[in-house]
Amino acid sequence: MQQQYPFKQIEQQAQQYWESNKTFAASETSDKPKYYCLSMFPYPSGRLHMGHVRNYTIGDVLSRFHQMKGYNVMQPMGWDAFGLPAENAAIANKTAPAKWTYENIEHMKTQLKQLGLGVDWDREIATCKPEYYKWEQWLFTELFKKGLIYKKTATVNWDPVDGTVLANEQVIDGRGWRSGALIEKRDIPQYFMKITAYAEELLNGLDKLDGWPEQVKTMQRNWIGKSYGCEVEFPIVGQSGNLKVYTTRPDTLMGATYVAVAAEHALATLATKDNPKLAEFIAECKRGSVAEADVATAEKKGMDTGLFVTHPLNGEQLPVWIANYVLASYGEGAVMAVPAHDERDFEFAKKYNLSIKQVIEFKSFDKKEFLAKLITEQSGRGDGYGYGDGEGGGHGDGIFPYTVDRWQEWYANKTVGICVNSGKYDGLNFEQAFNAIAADLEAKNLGKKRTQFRLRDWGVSRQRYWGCPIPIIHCAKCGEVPVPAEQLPVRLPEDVTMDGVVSPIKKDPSFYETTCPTCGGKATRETDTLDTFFESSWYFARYASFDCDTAMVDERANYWLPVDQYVGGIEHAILHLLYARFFNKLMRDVGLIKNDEPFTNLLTQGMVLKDGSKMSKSKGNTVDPQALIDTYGADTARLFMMFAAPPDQSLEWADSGVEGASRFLKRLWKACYEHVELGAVIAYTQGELSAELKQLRLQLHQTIEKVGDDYGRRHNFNTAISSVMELMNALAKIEATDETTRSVRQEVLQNVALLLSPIVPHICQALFSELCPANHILRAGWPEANKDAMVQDTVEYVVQVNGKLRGNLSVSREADKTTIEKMVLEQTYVTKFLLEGTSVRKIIVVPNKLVNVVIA
RNA sequence: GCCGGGAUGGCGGAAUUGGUAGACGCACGGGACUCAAAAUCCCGCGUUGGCGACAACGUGGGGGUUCGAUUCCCCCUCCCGGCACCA
Repeated sequence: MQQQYPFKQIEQQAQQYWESNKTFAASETSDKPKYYCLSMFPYPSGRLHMGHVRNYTIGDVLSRFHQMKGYNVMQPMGWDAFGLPAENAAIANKTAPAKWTYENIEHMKTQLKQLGLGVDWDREIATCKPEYYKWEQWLFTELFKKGLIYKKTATVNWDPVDGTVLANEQVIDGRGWRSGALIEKRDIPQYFMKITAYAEELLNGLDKLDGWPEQVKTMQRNWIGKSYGCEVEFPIVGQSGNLKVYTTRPDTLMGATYVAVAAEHALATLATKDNPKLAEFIAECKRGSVAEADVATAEKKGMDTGLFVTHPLNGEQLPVWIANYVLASYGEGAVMAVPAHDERDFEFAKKYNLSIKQVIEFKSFDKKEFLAKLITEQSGRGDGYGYGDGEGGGHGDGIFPYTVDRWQEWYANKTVGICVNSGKYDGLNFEQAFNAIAADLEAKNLGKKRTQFRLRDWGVSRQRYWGCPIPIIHCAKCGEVPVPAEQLPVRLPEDVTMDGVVSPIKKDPSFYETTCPTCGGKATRETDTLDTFFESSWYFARYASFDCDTAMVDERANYWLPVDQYVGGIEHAILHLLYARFFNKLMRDVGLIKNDEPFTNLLTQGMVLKDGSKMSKSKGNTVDPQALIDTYGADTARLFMMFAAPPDQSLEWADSGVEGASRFLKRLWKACYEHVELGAVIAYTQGELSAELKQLRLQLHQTIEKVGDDYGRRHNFNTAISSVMELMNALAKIEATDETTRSVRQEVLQNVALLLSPIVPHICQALFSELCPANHILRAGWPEANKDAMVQDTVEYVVQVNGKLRGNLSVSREADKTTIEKMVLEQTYVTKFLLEGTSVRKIIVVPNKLVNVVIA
């Protein structure tokens, strides 16, 4: 055994061993339970960044841990290879996006292999390859035929100087990033996927995802945004037809003082007819980016159309305004404005001097009524109709947040909104007013209750080159014809020159000129490509059937799916994870797979930050992990990454600290070296031990238990590592080299090698082969804690006086509460607080932990 | 703006179900070894007062519940992620 820790050599050796033995090749024929561990595949941006190192190490730790626990593990890897950055790089470097992408994949693959991941590389996929995208083109045509994909116009960012569509990312402060021109909104025809048809199932499915973080499920619930409300129609004065709005607060209808429509609304278009000023205002609204964040933070602006509508219940005439804060894409693109009870309406009304009418008053609870309500309604989730929160008339939360025994606390802080100035509805609470007003609207045929989703259909058309071609042929005679399966894939030409403005396939007749599959006449291909989320929405299934050339997936998908553990960045909490869930259901419904949900357990890794913001290529603040691997080795890089923070927290990158990880591995190596040099010894099994060695064994087996729990349940790798460090620190204090001590040391060291091997697999494999030459770490399995070694005779109690720590007390394991209380009252650090005029009020004993003496 | 999350020593973090705040590591200070340096090893390390025993204060800010709050509740500040064409 070498005296120094030769990380380069042992890492190379281990990686070669795994490759030539196909250690991580996944098989469907095992009789062990399967464990499919998937990390979000990387975009091949050029070089590995710290976020990748973190992501793939987490996945690898979980994979290797489960392999040791006796699972049949599959951990695949691939490339999310289509996307905008390739086009930008191609323009900048005067190359083709395909060439750039393939070169990046090669380089990053080398880097990933250097990390020592237990990946089955035979299953590698790249989404830009025709063998991959052929199948999503096939699925597209199937869904198109089923009506789940359809065409409609949608708004995009239009750069009038370059004459091109821009991504939101390419719009900076309302201007095109290249041209600097003011961006306009433009409506163009695009393909949409009917994700709203699955809204209810996508929402309900969340309740069954016990292995997902609550945080992510909440975000998805809010994104899907099921709301209970009313549609309300306002007859337009002097014209036929009604203005329809959607509201979740029909109880405030009597407080509506104006209505507001989005600039894109039909009524807005109508009003501009003889009003050039209004037309100009609408044109102004149509400038700027389409991103919702920009719309929502823009200064509120509006203009009176001069039109009026009639209030459906009180007959008042309300002015119709065009307002830039009304979203065209939600509800009806029009709102009834209740300035007294909506902050946005309030701000707008103040600015334009519109009237404000209060119709809700907050009153304290009637306790009796509340308790009666509690009894009838205490079970079940909120239905959206509930109590106001007492602060400005938010939507009722309706969810009783506590168990019944804590009701007083909740009750003390709550008020309930009651209708006032509302005629016949005065005195009604939210739910009563909601029902009464909805009933009256329905009787007048001017509205009804309606549930509404915030979720919109998914626009998948992109006017860009480097993506999967949309498999549609436009025929003057036959209309939109999906490309027949036998003509797939529609190949994207890879040898192209980018001009930075127009997609190469949009000006390439050899691509778009074709014949209609139906009538045989002249026709043109669709030249838009698919959103890259399309590829990443089903890749998890393709890994199972990576080499299948007869179908999108085969039976192997039903063996591996669902993914047991998915690991990836929190930034994907909504879009990618929702689309992947949607695709899983689509694939289920065309009969390809059986499972309802794609990912059983989800670990959302926090961002790797540098200087306070996300490390990303676009921000140019990445730290290259290659230098880290070259200087210290992959094990040090992995150890440091796992040690620096728990995986779900964001990690602020700091160069210092790597040194500490490296030092620890060197110490570990040295400890094993010094032990092995003294000759072979069998790990301790039985015999009398000194108190010191007994204590060490106790700590060893507690550590085995803790590390297993940290890996398997808590996913807190940082505390797993620190507990092993503590164990190694304890071991270092014992210097004796007698046979018994050496046998315990052997037991500690070989277990440490096993415990750390998911995190630092190379060094552990090397150390284990020195410590146990007859065995191999890959056959050893996960160690089990020895219960006998963990029996303790005494328990250390913490003693507090009035909640403040005053001393420690060692108590026999059998001592009962009375004995402990008596002992505590004999301690000087307790008695000294028993002054004249004070007495012991009570003593709280928390078993095996703490005693608190309350003196007053 | 809306949705979700976060804030603990000089720094990264620990405290798992309301029960010892600061584990483990980094940085720093002191010492040993060395001709010297590096490496390594040992000791110290929240703040204030005290020679010390010890005491008071202390988990972004303000209030509350509790014998006891980093943890639960209410309000506020700042930071991070997402907001549908970045992936």
